[in-house]
Amino acid sequence: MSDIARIAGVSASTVSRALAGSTLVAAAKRDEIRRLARERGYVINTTARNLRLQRTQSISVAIPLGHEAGQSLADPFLTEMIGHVADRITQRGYGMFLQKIVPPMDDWLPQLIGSHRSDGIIVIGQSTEHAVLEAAAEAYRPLVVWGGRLARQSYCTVGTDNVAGARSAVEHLIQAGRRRIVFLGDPAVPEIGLRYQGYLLAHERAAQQVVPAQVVPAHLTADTAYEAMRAFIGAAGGPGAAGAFDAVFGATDVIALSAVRAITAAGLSVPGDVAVVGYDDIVMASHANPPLSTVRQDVQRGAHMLVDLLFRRMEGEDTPSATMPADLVIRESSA
Amino acid sequence: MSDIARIAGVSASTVSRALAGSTLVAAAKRDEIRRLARERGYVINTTARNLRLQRTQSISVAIPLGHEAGQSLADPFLTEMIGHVADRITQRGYGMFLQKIVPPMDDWLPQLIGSHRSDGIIVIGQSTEHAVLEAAAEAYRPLVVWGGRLARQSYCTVGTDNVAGARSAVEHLIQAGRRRIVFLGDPAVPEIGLRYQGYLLAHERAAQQVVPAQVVPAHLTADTAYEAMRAFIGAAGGPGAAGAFDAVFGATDVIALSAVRAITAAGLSVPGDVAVVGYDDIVMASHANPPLSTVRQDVQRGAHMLVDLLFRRMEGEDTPSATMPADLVIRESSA
DNA sequence: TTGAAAGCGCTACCAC
DNA sequence: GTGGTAGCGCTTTCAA
Repeated sequence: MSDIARIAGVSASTVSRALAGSTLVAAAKRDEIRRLARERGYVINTTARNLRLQRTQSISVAIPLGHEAGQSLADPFLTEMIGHVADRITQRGYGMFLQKIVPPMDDWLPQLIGSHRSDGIIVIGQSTEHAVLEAAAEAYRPLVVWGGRLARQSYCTVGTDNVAGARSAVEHLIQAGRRRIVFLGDPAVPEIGLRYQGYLLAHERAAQQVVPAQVVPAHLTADTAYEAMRAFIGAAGGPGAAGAFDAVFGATDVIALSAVRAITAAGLSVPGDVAVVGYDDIVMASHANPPLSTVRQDVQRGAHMLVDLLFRRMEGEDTPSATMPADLVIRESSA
Repeated sequence: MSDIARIAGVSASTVSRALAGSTLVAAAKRDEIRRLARERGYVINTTARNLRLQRTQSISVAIPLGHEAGQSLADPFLTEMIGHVADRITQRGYGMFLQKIVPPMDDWLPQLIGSHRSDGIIVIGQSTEHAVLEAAAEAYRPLVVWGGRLARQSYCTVGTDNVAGARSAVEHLIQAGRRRIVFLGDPAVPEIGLRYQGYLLAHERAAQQVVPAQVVPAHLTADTAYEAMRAFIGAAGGPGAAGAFDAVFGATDVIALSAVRAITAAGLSVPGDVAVVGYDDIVMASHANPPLSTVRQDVQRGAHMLVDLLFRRMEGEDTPSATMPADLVIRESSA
């Protein structure tokens, strides 16, 4: 900048003002300075500017993968979410700083906040980090989290109604005549835990008709879920066996689609022998074979809400959490 | 930091050294300062540090979407790529700054470089920006691009062998007895142009057997590709009509899957009436109905190469472009 | 082994 | 309208 100032024969202050489009500087001089800057390929140094202004024009997007060491950001649900969040942030004229968090790492959120890398933080998925979020939210306001809404939670979340969504999925299976419905997933993750509650509610309500609830723990990656399902089928025996089951509610679509693969690989048919329903409605769900019944989360709308709420918080507003409806989409895998 | 210094009764210099783990500071004092910093939740301000050190420990990932105003970062191929790139960058201890570029915007790359936001830049897809990349690459070394390898190109690319990949796909269709193979895509985008070359080569070689090459321009989004295919089917007429076709080579999987939808919506069958092959092998391709034949790009390997090459360039090395094989994967959509 | 001081590149205050 | 100057928070000489 001092170079430009020297060449233009003015002070750095004037260059700074001209480049910022200040009306304080004479119009002719302003245009001259701008022309010169463009010509010489001069660009304002963001780091210096950020330091001076104490803001960065960028948002951190953090993705904790604590529950699942092997899970990658390449997971279909996450990538859809990241894409839409990025779209919205860009649209607002901000940059996006993407951060994968791989616990055990107790300190990541205070670190991220304290580093002042960004003007606000979006966390996608609570993973195992509820306590960390809770601790940080008291002091740091511009924070919004995608995930389940837990009791007595002081941070702002955006998410679908996991309990109601899961419940409608399981009630649909029961109405379709299924009697032994397996829950495939890990209820320790908050969102999954809420979906498990919905699953249990549906079972309670239809206690006369169905066999008791049964959880098959499965992590969030395709491979581990496949393996969990495969092992369970081996233990349960085929149709007619004592442990036989006729439906699976997968805690996510990735899990459900893996279950479908494991079930068909075992020589059973979907939905003939086993009906399967997932959760998320990732793009792949409708393209799957058979098309997967699922509980739809409107990811794009969720992403927009995350960003919009964050901007309101950045302006000092204290926004409440938002819960979106979760709509059952019935396709062939449970028809 | 000056706070910590005051409390510890030392100078800021010493705190800085202690936090950096310098051996210059007495071990006992160092541990004391570190304890104090942790206790008070002190974190080094990244912006100030970056300004002082003239580096940012982060990589910009820019995604130009010039060819397609409506294309979103939520595109399946892009999100897979972003996810894997993010994984690798994180693994290297760097941050990732994600930037969606929506031309017309001639200045984005010089801007990004000049802003000094990051220590290196990965551009995913050349889009319409070949000239921009070419211009910047001469002066700015830490730049790597995912995309097609063009003649006399001075920037470093990573990508698959688009010509050979496309050619093998089309030859497969010809061997399967298809005679009127439509190319669905926009050859103006470099990678797609190379795939079109492969398509043409296959046609030349089998000139006796097939009808001349035919391009149906289609952009890269699912909706526009669907619409283009729908319109084309309307104009071409059904099987037996003069304009009838019996195969489609989609320039990407998203395009090919949209074509499948349009074809089946028109009452034709895949692969019975029309065989379809795509390019990319996105996760969805194998889950589609019918499973989509495609040319596989190893996205994870590509992402790792992008990042690894970039780091070598950041250290001053002048790396050559890398071309990976593109392997035909035959599934039911063309079987 | 420690501290004082300079300076990374910018913006905004204050004076003219 | 314009320029001088201070200072954002850090690291790293240089001197002690």
